[in-house]
Amino acid sequence: MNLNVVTLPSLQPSRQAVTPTAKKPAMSTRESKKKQTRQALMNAALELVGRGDNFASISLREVAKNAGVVPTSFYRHFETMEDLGLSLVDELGMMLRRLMRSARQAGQSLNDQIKASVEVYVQHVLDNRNLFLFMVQCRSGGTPALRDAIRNELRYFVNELVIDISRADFLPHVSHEDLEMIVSLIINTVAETTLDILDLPTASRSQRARIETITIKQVRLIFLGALAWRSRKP
Amino acid sequence: MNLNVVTLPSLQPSRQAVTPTAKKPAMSTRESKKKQTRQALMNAALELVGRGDNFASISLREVAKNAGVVPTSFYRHFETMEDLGLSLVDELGMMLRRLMRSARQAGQSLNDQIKASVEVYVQHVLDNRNLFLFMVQCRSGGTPALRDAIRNELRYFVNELVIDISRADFLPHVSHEDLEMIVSLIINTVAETTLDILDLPTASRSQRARIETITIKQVRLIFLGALAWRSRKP
DNA sequence: CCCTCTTGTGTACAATTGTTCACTGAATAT
DNA sequence: ATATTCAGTGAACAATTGTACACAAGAGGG
Repeated sequence: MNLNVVTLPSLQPSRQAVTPTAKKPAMSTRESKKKQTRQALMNAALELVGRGDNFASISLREVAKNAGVVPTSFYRHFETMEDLGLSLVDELGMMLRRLMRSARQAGQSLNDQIKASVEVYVQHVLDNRNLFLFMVQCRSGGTPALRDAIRNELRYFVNELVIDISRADFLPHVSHEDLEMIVSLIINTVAETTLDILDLPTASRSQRARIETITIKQVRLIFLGALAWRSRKP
Repeated sequence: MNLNVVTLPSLQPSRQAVTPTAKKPAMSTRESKKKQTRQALMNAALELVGRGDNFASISLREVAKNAGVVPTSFYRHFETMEDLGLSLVDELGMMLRRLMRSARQAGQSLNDQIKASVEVYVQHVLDNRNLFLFMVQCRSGGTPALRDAIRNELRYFVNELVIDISRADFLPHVSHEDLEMIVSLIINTVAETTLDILDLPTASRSQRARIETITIKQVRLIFLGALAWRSRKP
């Protein structure tokens, strides 16, 4: 009754131990199988979130069923649902790092870079719908541990961007402290659009463009303010 | 077994119909009693939210028990938990209007007004902890109807502020459309702090001041950007 | 080859869930 | 004074929940 797509155990369930010593190096290896069902559980949870359920109200049993696994098996991988959530935050973190890498490659001028980065962000949100849904849900509605974990991931994002802007020397006149304040503002602004993007009627081009346009304007306006910041009152 | 504070039914439970025709104008009046338990249910839900539970995972029975009422009685007031949530959004809306009124009375210069408004907001969040917790939870983790209702309340906020700024002629050079973009940015920035305020270790003066300072800086920076906006490219 | 270790299964149980139904008693209307 | 309305009660229900336990079977090490 394995419903997960990645299932490998015995494609031919009848033959039990054909090729006994044949191939064991590449596949199976107990721990890789474990990783698979573990991932299946995480994916199942994400899918339920994508289906409209709040992560906080998802039951262990539902997750197990959706992963094609018996409820008690859940405990072999996670102590509790919150534990699974923390693993999802790890996955989220990796995704955010990929996003950061994509965003860095874009544009030369500041304006181009802003435009490209916002578009990359929106695209990433659409490509990882469930994970971002999980993020916005748990950021404000998760257990303290979950909220904290997500806050840390976003903090990493801020730190990286601070470094980038410092290196690029875009705002040489602002103190490090104020730069952090400004970057937080930018990140919050972009993050805030996440909800709007997720509520979009599945890929309405014009609506998506509208959100992008507004967000790009907002970030540009922030940079405008940053350029004027303290230039007259150092 | 009435646990709610506002209970009035028969303070002396023994006498049943003393003063039969005595006083009936001022108190009791069936429908006012109904409003009371209705409010008790809403307060119970808020208290559970304040206790750390996510609104999405709060059970009808728990709410009823916490309101000192039998579960079936819940249905006399709300069809479902989402229905109760929508009523909570109404309460939230009224509170936000009060907040708006408080914020309007503050300061003359733009800088003073920003400072005062942010401080008023933070104070309101601390004074209505549970209601704001409910708001941030449901804004991103509620059912579609709930999310929409809350989005509307925030939209009202944006519209009002747009009118205020238009009247005050602070930014005469920006189009109405761009003004909306800017005001959304401001509101989002302030709303974003809500989470940080709520996570504060219950009234840590210094931490609170830190958040206020940063937020004030951010809003001022936005206004700086707004003043420069399009002044060179109309 | 056998022994052990570990992932997944199946059964079981007490607790809690949303919802139904018939009821009670007091506030209201007549 | 009598009849009606209706907020709140209490028992009952089927379903779902988290968790415990003994067991099965295959992989991995000796």
